[in-house]
Amino acid sequence: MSNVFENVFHVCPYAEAMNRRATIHDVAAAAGVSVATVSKAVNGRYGISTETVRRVLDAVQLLGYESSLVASSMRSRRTGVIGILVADFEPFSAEILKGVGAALRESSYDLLAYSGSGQHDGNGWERRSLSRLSGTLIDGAIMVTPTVVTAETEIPVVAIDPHTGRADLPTVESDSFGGALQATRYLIELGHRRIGFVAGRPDLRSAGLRDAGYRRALGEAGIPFDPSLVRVGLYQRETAREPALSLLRSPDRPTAVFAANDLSAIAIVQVAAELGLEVPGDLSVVGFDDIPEASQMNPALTTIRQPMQKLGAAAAGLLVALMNGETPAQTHIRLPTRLVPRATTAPPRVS
Amino acid sequence: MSNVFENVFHVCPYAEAMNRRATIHDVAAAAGVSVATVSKAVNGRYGISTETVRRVLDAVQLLGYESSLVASSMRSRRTGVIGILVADFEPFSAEILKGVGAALRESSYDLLAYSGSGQHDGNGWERRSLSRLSGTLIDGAIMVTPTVVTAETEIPVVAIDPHTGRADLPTVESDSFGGALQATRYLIELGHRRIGFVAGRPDLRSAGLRDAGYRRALGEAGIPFDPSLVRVGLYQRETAREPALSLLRSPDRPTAVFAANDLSAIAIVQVAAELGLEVPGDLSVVGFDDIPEASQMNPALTTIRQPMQKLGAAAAGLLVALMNGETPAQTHIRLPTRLVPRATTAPPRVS
DNA sequence: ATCCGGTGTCAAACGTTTTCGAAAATGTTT
DNA sequence: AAACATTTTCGAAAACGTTTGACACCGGAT
Repeated sequence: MSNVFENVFHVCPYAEAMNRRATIHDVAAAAGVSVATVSKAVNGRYGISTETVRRVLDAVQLLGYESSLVASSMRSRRTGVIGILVADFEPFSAEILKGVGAALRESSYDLLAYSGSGQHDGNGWERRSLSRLSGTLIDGAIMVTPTVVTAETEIPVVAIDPHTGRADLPTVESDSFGGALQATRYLIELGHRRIGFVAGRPDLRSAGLRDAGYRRALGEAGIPFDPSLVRVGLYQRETAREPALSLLRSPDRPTAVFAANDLSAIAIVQVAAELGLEVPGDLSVVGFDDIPEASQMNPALTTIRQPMQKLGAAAAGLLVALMNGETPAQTHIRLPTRLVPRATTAPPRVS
Repeated sequence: MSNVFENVFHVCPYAEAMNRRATIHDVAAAAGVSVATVSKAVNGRYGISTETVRRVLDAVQLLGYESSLVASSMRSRRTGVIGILVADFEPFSAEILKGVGAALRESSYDLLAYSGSGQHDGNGWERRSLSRLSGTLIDGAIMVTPTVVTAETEIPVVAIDPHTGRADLPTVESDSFGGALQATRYLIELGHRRIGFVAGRPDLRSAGLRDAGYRRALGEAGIPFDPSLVRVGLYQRETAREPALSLLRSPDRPTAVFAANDLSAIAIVQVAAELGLEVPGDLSVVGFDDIPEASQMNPALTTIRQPMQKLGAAAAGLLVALMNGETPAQTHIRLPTRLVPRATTAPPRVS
């Protein structure tokens, strides 16, 4: 009895005085009940009288109490937070983030994006991070890491555009094959016949698909595949320079080049300029990805746009379905790409 | 003795068989030591023989153990993670994220972006989120929420471009006054004399500063301030339409308009088109922010660019300094803006 | 007397880290 | 060689803040 009042008038102001976050114990003391009761009152569990609930909620209000996400996550394995693991906050992941965020806007899930501090020490940080967050803290994960390694977690995981890794993981990706097809067809429609290709990293799945799309388009048009028009650019701007140079200096150089990604395409445009070739007059270039730089550069790059926000939204939808225990018919979603014609493409110069 | 081997060969495969995350207890059992020893070995604490460390690390490797971020954060109040709270993953925050991420790349901090699921129920979700994460889980926070409310947390917090709220919080913002000055000066240099202004939300600090910048530029040029050229657009595209209409229909309409943000500017350009006015021929327009849409629209919008990535980087730097216990000389950082001339501005038509 | 909803408390988790002390190993002095 | 001091190595147990199932209490109805 006297204990209760002692708590109300004594302990509570004391706890408030010290600028420590109010814990559930402070609230309990202030309301003159046990911590268990506070927990139940706050979470609306059954078995607490409305009168007590009111007292507890008053104390919560007074002390500005918020349950610690960490502590509660620790005990009850549910947090209502879905995590998205990104290698880096570069443009690509930022776009996906927007898509995921928009898709989750209406849901009751909070979104937490996690990015390791850049120490991409070989492999495994994605596994490490996922492991450290899963089981606690997040109820589901979206991985935007190029290489999705094995992940024996108990939470649902969906991968976005994984370049390599577990094929059995639910996945959302853009249609690399179709995009390459579009790009190459477009060049053919413009009238090009000698079309070069700067390939990506051969170990990544997307690279193979883009290669295949390129060949398919040639086949459709009855243009024989000529290995001398293909170079490996490895997806990086620097690594693509040398192959681009070699390609454009070759005796019978192509009138157009399809690059497996925008970075390679940019390298080509630069190399062309250095060689005194005019783009698109002497050489047409098509990229893949539509990174922001593509539309900013001069001339603006014709490219294949990946629907990154839609990728994010689709992944979010898929993940939420999985988290609700549903088993979606489609666990591998492929989204169509779109050709964005800009200023680096034109019909070949009549010769 | 036999106990050790029993553990190694017995307990460990068992723990591995069940697809539960390996806990520190599993590792302890597998290595035949106590959990305390495992913790110390993993964290490189002093007082464990190298031989034991090796045994523990082997077990860790074998079981694929990763300490739970949540659990460790629970006990030792340090996590090595800094949190950035965003209202939404829209373009603005995404840019800032990139800046913060890049700045933190080299540091040892991991980055965690948290976004409540869109229930911006009046006020307070930023306080709630911050409170739920702080003290546990994150060691420092960057807030990208427009309204930064009081935050009695024990972790360092810095705000980015807060439109309103605590002035004593360490803050990084772009130079609204200077930007408005640049914009208006530019119009004056082009030869405009009747320059309209579509103001922002009067309750936000940035709006007041942009207004002040506009007036200062006029004053410098000896152009009298004319209240009939000012409308309040409230920063939103929809809310700016009506004021824009009223401004452009006024008897002696301005030859140029400076809008307090890009959304307002876009509204003006649209309204002008509807009224049959040619931009920039009949009307020059300058915006503020340089949102992505600004460069994509036709005609591309002349605007004041906020260095959003730099804002993020500066905030990260400031926060890290605070977290290291330093007391930086500058806790209020203002970054310069830059005029980006594009296609919506031209000298006034000679009349 | 027993049973019974309706309320509230106890205490055990959750997976770590850390303090403290015990035990063992080593060194030092008679 | 015994006794003692010192260091090294390790484990027991108490936190951290919350949730939850089992249980105790109590007034009233059987």
